[in-house]
Amino acid sequence: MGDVFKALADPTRRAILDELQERNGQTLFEVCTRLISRHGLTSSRQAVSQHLDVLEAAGLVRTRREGRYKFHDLDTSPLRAITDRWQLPTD
Amino acid sequence: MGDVFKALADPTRRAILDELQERNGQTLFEVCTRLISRHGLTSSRQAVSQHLDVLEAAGLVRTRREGRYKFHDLDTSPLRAITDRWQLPTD
DNA sequence: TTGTCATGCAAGCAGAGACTTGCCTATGGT
DNA sequence: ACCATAGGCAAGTCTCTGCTTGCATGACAA
Repeated sequence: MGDVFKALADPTRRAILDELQERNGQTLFEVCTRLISRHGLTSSRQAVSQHLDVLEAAGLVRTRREGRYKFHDLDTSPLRAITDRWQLPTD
Repeated sequence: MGDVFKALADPTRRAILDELQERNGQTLFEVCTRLISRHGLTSSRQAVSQHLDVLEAAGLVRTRREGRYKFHDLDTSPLRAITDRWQLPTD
């Protein structure tokens, strides 16, 4: 549960979540190229790979393997714990 | 905006938010003693003071001064940005 | 005014984390 | 079989950050 907060603490990881929300099921290379072209970030493949590992450990990203490709899917359900913890006014 | 995520990344700061939610408007010393007695945390006064500074910079805590006392109030409104960013299903 | 209580400031230290570098595995095409 | 592609692993570097330490400020009581 603390993993979710740590995962969200890094701006590059938040950009990855943004990117996966725009287009779900991307591979590592797709995330890399779109981070550069659409978000102006210059992150190496290894850096993005490590970020994706952190996001997966936090439950924010699910992965599925097909041949030599690994697709990444967004899962926002862990974010629910944040709002539930400090009871946002549910207007 | 990124400050909110960084502020939430630390478990002691999250415990402080829990504590302020239980009892709003505490002083620095009150937060210290209740962190120890009710959350099992051993944090020095200076450490808690720095945590409160981070939380205030993130907009999660508002302060008001009266004489030599400084009271701390919880403000959960910045959390709204987190849920809005990745569109939680608003069931 | 003197002493105490509540808080603030700033330098230093140690651990965590983000990133790089280099090499390795495995899949698919030709 | 060969090579290029997609991804994984691990050690090393460097910065950030949480914490401590020591001293300073400001308010109230006697």
